[in-house]
Amino acid sequence: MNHWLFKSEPDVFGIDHLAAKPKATEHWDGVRNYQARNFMRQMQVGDQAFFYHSNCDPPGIVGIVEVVRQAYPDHSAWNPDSKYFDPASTPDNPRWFMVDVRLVRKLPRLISLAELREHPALIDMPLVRRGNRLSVMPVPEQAWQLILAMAQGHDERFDKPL
DNA sequence: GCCAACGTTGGC
DNA sequence: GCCAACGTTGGC
Repeated sequence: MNHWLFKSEPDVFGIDHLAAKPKATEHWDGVRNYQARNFMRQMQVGDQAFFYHSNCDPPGIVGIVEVVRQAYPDHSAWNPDSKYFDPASTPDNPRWFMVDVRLVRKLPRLISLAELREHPALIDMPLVRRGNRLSVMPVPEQAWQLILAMAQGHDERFDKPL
């Protein structure tokens, strides 16, 4: 099982939008970046991911989702009326893919990007790397565990014996 | 609103 | 295949 992170703008599709969907489940369409697409194709049903709010104040991790359907063609690419329309993607030869995600829970509090940056243990996390613009990315296992602990109010930096 | 970082496009 | 121009992302 790998862990991931999905970015979304809360004004466009935030965690409360997902929560309001039937079964708190929605397809993650609109990814138009090859690297992000490739990550989605690696996802397995049952993989968990952070839900991240971008382009807002403050940006940060707000919840946990679970992949409930493996990657399948993103049909929004075939819809001329969609802003995600891409004539280069066809049903016979789909270029873009999506997964279905279900909201598992919101975190007890938002873990801001600034807070993530403060942790030395997280400096190699793709999310906090300079210039990163991927909307879908992996989360290293140690980072996953640490962030969950942070969300519960425990800061592992202060839990270690002297 | 600014702008750095990055991906994509297209001329050559 | 190179690379300049352009568009987008997203933090600040």
